[in-house]
Amino acid sequence: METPGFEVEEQDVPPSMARSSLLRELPSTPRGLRTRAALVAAARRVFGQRGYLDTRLSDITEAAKCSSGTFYTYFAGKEEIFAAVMEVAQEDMMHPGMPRVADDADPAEIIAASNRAYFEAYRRNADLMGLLEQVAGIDPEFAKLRRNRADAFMFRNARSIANLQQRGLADQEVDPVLASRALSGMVSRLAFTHFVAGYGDSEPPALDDVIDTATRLWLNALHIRPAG
Amino acid sequence: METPGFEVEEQDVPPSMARSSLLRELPSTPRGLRTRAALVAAARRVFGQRGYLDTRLSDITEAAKCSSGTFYTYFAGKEEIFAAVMEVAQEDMMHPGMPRVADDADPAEIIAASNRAYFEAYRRNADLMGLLEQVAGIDPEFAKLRRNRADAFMFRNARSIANLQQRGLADQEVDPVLASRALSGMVSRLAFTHFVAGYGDSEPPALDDVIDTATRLWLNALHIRPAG
Amino acid sequence: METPGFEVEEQDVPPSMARSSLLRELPSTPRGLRTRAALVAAARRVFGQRGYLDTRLSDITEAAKCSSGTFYTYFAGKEEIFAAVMEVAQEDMMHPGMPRVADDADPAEIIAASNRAYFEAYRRNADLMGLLEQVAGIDPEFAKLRRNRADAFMFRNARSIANLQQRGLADQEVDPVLASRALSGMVSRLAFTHFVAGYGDSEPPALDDVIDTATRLWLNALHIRPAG
Amino acid sequence: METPGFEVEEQDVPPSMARSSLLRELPSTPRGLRTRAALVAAARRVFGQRGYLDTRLSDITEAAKCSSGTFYTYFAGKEEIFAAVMEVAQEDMMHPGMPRVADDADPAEIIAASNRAYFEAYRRNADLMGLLEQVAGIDPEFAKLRRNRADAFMFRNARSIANLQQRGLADQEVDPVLASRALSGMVSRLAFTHFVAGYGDSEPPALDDVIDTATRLWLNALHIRPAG
DNA sequence: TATGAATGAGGTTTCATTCAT
DNA sequence: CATGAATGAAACCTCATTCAT
Repeated sequence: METPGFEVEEQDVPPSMARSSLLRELPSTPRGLRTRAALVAAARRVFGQRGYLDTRLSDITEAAKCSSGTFYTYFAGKEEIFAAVMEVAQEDMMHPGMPRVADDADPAEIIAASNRAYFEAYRRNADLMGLLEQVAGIDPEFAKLRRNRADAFMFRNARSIANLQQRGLADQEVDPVLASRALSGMVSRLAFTHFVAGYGDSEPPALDDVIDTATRLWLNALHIRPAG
Repeated sequence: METPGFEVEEQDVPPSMARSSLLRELPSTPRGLRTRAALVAAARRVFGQRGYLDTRLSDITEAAKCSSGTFYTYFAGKEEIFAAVMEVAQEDMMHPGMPRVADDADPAEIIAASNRAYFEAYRRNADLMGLLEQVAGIDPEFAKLRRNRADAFMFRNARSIANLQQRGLADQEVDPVLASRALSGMVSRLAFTHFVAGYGDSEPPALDDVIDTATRLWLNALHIRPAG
Repeated sequence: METPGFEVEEQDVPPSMARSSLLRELPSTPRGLRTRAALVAAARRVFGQRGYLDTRLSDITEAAKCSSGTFYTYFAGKEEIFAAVMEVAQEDMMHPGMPRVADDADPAEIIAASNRAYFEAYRRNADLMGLLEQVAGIDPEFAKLRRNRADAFMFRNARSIANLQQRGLADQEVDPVLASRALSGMVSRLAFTHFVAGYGDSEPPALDDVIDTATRLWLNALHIRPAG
Repeated sequence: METPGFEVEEQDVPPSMARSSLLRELPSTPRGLRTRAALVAAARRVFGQRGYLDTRLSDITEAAKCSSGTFYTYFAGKEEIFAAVMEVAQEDMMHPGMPRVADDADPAEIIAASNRAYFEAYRRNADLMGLLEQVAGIDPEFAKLRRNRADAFMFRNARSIANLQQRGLADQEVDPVLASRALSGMVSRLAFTHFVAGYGDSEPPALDDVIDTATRLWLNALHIRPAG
């Protein structure tokens, strides 16, 4: 007997989502390549220290030890170098290099591993995630980038949920995309709070507890039963 | 037999969380009161249209039909009037006027009503919530405001969860605060996506579906069983 | 045998030199009198604390506990209230209440007493003298006031010198006005340094030493021989 | 037989006293040097015409035919360019290029020459001395500059006086520093009156008479006898 | 007389961007 | 490809002064 369940359409996600109008060809000469790299590295540092708004282009060129004119050889402005900075986090956040779990492994294990991988990737790129959060509130271009990124995570999970539903391993009453939106957002928000926003005056919980709780709630929410 | 469960400490939340250093005494004369109110109303309008950063004080004073000098009679700057603008949303978001549900009502009903009330309040103040999200990324003062607001919602839910745990009506394995952080964040993120960020090119789901999914997942996640 | 010597013309000095265009009639009612007095007192305090330029009229009205509007009932602006403040020092500086020395007393004694009286008066009004120095550099009106004040002192001394010359008790080779300009300026500058400008990192001399040195040099300079 | 007399400690006077925190490195490129020089020249002109307070930076940049932004490439503000303007007068006032008088010349001649040189230097820089007087009343930084300048003159004279005392050529009863303070202040005040403040409605004396009187009184005051 | 809210002109300062070298 | 001096628009904020109450 067939389990109808929901279907999740594949989303066309460009290979690199940051590669928007804001990203141009790399320079051709080695010298140019070096200078550009120095600028991007400097920018990442400075953005991290001063935040997006408070960073002046002169801060970046100073940190990169080059002149202000040189900056414009490679970037049209702050937006563009910020996009370049974000790009380095892109690959990592999109393909967090999950420890290969057997495809037929216990679904609960897969979800646990996936969540853990997400948190690890978030941790590695916490500074940039914080910046993205900041800039997304300011510049629609980067709001789109954030959404694309979130959707990539969300749709992957949605497909996974739909798959479990079809195999009768998850609550079939919920729309997999909606459910994934909710649960992926839950995880993403937890990571943001943990690594970026902080807990204010409250006692910060242990990261493992956060991850375990997230995973447990995720499994419960979808009626996914750990194997055994 | 006693059900130990977790305990959630009461949090001291100031009566109005926006009343920070950024809020001063109201003017004493009726005329002053009127002028100040006109400025706040104008500011809300302008902030909504142009966003926080792109709003110049002159935009506000023009909209309020007063001189630039008058502005400074009531506010020290953009931050301060923004705090005043946010304050009007404060009360509503904190006490969303839930339809009184009997205390001994079905827990599932309570949670459903609470989530619905949250979404409704969010909708009513969507413009300000969007602004707050923007400004919290820029100004730590407002990051704190956002956190306080989120925590108020989160701790209320944590108490509710702990209560259910103690009554044996909810999964006793999860820390109620952590669980509440996760689930409250989930709901808050859904509302933000729905009312502020939007769904990009994806088809926006119906609000009711979002709320129902959120509630269903919430209940599942905590093993709360609808009565009957 | 007649001693020709120099003659010093009497100068027309208005009774109160501060009573320029900047001074108006006093208010007629007791209440007005009180308010005005409070403003002047407050102004003296505030000018002393913040200096002329950094004093805002609102500082004065606040200190006087009256409204900004009231200020303009009594004064046309900062200049005018400053003139009113200076006036209180005027009388004292012009007629320093010298300990009556017999007219036929030892000229050296007279000069010593006069110098001492000058320093004493300067000390009593040091704050205002400092302010006058400041404002005279800014506002020609008060430069004139300062010059009038200095001239009054200078001409009195010039007459005294001329008198001694005529009596053969002082060097007849110098023009009494020029000599008085030089010596009066010397004394005035010493007082300014001692009471207002200070000595920087140098060790401040004892006031008595300053006065004694001034007097000794004055006497020597004019070949005035102490009696006996 | 030894004549003890007073001793005057050498003062450590920095080579250029205006080179305070307000003076930065000169620009390195010729173009920068030219622009900076144009600004300083323009500033001297404008300060002289309008006074310190009434000079707007835009007055200076207009006079220098450069943009407002350029100004800030070289100076942090009005204070800083004023310090640069004052510096040009510094050298001249400190080392007024006295006509070399033989060291063993008649002390009276030396003093006469020294005073004359002082007046000449004052005349050459009268505009800046007037400005300094004005600004010293406003800005403690420049009050210090004025004091340093005065002290340099004063201490040089004090050493000279002490030297004469030791050689038995001057009144040994007075403290040389105090005496120098008095007499140097006398001369400085006379120069200020003559070249900057003016004599009001009084008839201005001839400069030579002022200088001669000053010198005569100086010599008398210290019992220095002209040779011959 | 007293009040204090409203006014608005105007100088300062920043910093992204250009372009001659 | 690199430099860095020059540009100038744009927004903030102060505070003396007025005037309706």
